[in-house]
Amino acid sequence: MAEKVTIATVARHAQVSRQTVSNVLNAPHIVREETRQRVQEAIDTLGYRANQAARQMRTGRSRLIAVRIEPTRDGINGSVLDRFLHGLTETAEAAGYRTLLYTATDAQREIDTYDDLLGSYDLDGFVLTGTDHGDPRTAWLAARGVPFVTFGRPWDDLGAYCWVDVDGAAGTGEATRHLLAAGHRRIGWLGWPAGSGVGDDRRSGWREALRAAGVDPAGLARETVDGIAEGEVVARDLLDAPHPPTALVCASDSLALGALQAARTAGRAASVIGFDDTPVAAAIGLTSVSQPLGDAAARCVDLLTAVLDEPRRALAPVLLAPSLVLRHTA
Amino acid sequence: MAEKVTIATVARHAQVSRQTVSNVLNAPHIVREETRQRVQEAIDTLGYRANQAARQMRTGRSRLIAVRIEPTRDGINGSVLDRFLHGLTETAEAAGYRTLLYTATDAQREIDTYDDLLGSYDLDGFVLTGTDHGDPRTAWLAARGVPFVTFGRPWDDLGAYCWVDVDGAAGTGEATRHLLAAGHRRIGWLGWPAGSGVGDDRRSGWREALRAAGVDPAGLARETVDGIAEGEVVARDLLDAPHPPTALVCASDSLALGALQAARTAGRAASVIGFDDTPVAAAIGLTSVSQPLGDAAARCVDLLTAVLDEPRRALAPVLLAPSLVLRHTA
DNA sequence: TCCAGAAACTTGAACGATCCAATCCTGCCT
DNA sequence: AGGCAGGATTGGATCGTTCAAGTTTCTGGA
Repeated sequence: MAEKVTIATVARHAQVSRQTVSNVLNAPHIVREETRQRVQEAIDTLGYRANQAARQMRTGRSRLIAVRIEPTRDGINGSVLDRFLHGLTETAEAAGYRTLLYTATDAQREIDTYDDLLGSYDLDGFVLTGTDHGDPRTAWLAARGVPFVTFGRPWDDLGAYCWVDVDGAAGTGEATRHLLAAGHRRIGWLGWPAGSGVGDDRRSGWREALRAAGVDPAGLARETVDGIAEGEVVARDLLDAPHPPTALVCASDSLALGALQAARTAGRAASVIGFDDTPVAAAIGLTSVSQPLGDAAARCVDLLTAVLDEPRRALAPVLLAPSLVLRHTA
Repeated sequence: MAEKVTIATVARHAQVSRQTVSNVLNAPHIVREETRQRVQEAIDTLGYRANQAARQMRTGRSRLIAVRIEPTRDGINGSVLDRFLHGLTETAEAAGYRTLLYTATDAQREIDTYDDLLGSYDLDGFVLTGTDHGDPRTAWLAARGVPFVTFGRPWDDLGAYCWVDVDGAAGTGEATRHLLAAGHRRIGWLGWPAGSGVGDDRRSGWREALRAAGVDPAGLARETVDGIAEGEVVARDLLDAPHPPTALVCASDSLALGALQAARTAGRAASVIGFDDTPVAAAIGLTSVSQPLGDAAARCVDLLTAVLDEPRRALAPVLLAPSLVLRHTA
């Protein structure tokens, strides 16, 4: 069995001191090139890897970032997090960080988990997903000076902290304009109850696009909690109205599926556009607004590492544009 | 700002030595009850949390387990991993372990990652998903004596290591018997090319169920790589055969979706059953075989922690039964 | 009362890296 | 030749915990 390779082993092998090896790793510019190469060779030969625990104990930094993994609710939106997580892990690895998972059922438990992770694992930073109005988590983290980035805007004060988000309004706007260009005038909205940042944002894109085209959006919107069955109910209500819409823009693919179902059972042709470009949308040919999740994850890591390297600097938030994936429902 | 609370702070506060505090945490039975309570009080009062880095440096154990996160291929099967991951994180947390993510594009890179994770983070163990014949990863880990559990059988030698799996053959068998009970006789199989452990297992369940019912499975099976389009092509081929099947059991929901598509365009009614009970299946009403992923994850954690606590003991593998979720395609 | 033996608790050392301060070169100038 | 500045290198201390070994306290039987 190979005995443990420590910084001392490398130092002995390269005929230098431990400190020089450490400098090669952490401050290569202060070591003579010739020495640096000799040490690097020894590192490669011996397969040395810095022990993170020891490093962490001295420096207080763990090179670990944490993300919450949510239970798959109806399962459709789960894939969004899945793709985001993959991108995050990949980019973080490239930047020399590892990704730690945790779960939490509510904001308070999540805060308790922060406390635990910071206290016992010395986590470097957090990536939060799905922020909302008056989110207690960001307040807690900010008060303690813990580095974090959110995927989702701070809906109350855009300058409150560092964030990355996808421009939902731009996405629903593009979807609406696509339908207008196809000749539709009465374009309905299927969304979530007012009050959620994400939902209100997506809805505004639809409304403004209609207004810009001179169409009055009054009476064309319906709201419900997310879900296929829920979507079907309100879509049916909308399609049964006196002047029913000929097309629907939806806040999620789940709602869009419900809308398709409603149109089918009502025997009415209606164009439908969903949001998130989930696998379900791809499978059944649903036109949907696609979020650049890989990009978003990469930008989150970029921002977080920037904050970690230079805590003081204020960083500009990132707003990414989604794209419309055309399939055969619109 | 509160200064750091270490084991020494607690010791001073409770008027005992550091070691006694350590004992209260790691071996409470050797400490007098009265002392234990006094120390525990001090811990609670001060909000002390053991520093994992320091602990790890001394013990060589990190209380960290690693799982690979895969890119969502066609996106449909991604949700399977997603649900598994959630269950794993949750159960691991309860057992005092945290979950670390990593990515890898092929087996060799994955092994390099093991090396890195073990060397720099002192990982306690790994949970592998999706094993196959002659998997180099398990051989590498076993050779080094690294604790690991796989979600998926060792297809070459069932006693090779510790595993948890879902009985695919039982699932497809149940699906086939359900179709037989509904009056179908010619029940086809849509699966993956022979050679993959999972695929061959699922196929055998269909074949044996047919044989048991006195039906000759010859000519009723088609194989292709996973995907909706691929499934549609081979399903069409099967449905255009001289004596076409009236029902199809599929190795995945993707293939099942393809089969539904083929049946629709061919204008032929055919019952279809998929595998994995993905959100897509739920959305479109596809009857599918459901894997108990939460259970599987929990059993993985159970086995892994058992191995970690008592390295020598050989543990019995776990084979879980899937269930058939009936919807309207069969 | 005394002592053996167990139980309870304390002390010093070690894990592997980094930080700090002191020392050693090396080339250059007077 | 001597001295000096500057960077390269060195040894020792340190982070917070657990292990190993040592010391004190308690218990019970002769």
